[in-house]
Amino acid sequence: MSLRFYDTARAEVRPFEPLEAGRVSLYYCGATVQGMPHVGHVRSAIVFDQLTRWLEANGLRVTVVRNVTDIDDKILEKSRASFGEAATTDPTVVADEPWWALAYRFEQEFDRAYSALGVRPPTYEPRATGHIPEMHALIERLIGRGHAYPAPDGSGDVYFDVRSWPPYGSLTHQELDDMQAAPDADPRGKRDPRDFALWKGSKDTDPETASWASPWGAGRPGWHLECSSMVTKYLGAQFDIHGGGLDLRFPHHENEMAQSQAAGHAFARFWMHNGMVTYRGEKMSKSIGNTVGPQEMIDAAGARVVRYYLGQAHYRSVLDYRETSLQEAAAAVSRIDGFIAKASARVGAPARVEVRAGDLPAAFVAAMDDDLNVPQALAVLHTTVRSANTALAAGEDDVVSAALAAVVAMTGVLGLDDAGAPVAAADAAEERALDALVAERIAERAEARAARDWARADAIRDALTRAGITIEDSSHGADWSLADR
RNA sequence: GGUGGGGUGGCCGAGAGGCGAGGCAGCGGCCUGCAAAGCCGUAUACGCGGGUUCGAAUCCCGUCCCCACCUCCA
Repeated sequence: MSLRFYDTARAEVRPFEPLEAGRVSLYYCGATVQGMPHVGHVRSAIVFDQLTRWLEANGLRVTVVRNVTDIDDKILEKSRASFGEAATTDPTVVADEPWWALAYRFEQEFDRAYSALGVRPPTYEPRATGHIPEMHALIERLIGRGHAYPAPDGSGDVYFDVRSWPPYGSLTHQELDDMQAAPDADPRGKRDPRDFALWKGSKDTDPETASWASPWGAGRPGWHLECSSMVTKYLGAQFDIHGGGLDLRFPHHENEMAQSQAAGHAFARFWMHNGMVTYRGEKMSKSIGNTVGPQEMIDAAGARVVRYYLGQAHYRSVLDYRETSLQEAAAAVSRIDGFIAKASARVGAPARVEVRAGDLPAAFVAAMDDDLNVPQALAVLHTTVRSANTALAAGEDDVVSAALAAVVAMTGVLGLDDAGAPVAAADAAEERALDALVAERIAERAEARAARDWARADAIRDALTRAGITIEDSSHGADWSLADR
């Protein structure tokens, strides 16, 4: 095994060796469930799903932990706004919704999007609110070591003391003094404006359900602390990979690393960050309002195409969405699927087995090993399809069988297998009924063609086309398939 | 101002000193009754200006532009 990954902390691609032979611990940041998911969120999950699949293909047992941040300022704000306000036309707003109901509702929306696009569930998905005692323990530890302090202004806040931790900034290679002076929104009682909240004292406006007792007074957790606490709880003081979106590098991951290491934990050995999804060159984000939702894309192109599209670029590069993006992805997918369908019809569908790197084309393996070079791996996939199509035409069934197995295995690594079937999945009974009806028409058309009655043959084909059925003639007769959506 | 990453043919997108990845679109051909699908062929591509080298998209110097982060963000 010669896996190599880019490590943000070291700013280089370097060999990956798991801490414990045969096992990998991976933590990546999930969503703050304060609104509907957009495709940027989903891309991140797809990237780490591909990483997980590739590690597994290498025979490693991967423990994946992805957090749900179910308490934060915006969740509370949105909940508060849902009470007593005039009815809104925003369909994603529910009237009089407590913060915990709102968070859970959006959590389910994220899950729906993930599973529709073939992101396998993590090993565990902890919620921030379920780990308050662990957070308290971590805060106490940090205070004890002189890296955190309760605000002297009686607010109940507890801050991390960045000046007390010299390596602060090392993840993103920044010097504290070179950073742009951040005009902090609420600098109450901070020693340094960059000190960040570990614990936020309750305010009058906070609902009682969002308040937990603590040694420093009632309050709720700061944003970064949950991840430190949950990583350590489930994966240990040191673990293999910490992932997330590029925009989380700072301040989120920097702060997470600082507070964990200041507490004496070695923490992540690799930091991996996925690139942003942009829309016409601009970062997709709620605040700009240029977001596209996963469901919107799925409705337009189908889950399989969306999975291909979001997963086709190198994970660290920017993925720019344009009007034609999905059409291009659809064309590529139908090329792959067209081969899978024809080859399966010829040599039989391959059994769905666990994918192992050893069974894949060497060039594909080399590409994936090299910092998950998916575009290069896709080139291998397409090349395999092309030569297999030639073999298909030449009737070289053994070549076709081997290529089909390889293609299906490669699509499995990329996660296409769990995002919609390559052939329109119909209920078996419906499929049989339809096949019987279409076969009859195909037979009639064959008769017409034999009699060189092209008008009648074409009329039959046109009628089927209108019904959404595509006819393809080949040396062994006509095949039919349901046309793409 | 600091940090990280970019500028590749009509579009998307790899590569990182020497056979022009791959996909989409286009063009020509093969196959086909016609289609569809498929196959084959097809490109003065590497932001700009210098330099190193037998040879540079890849290395060096200079220069222009873009994006992300430094505030909540996958």
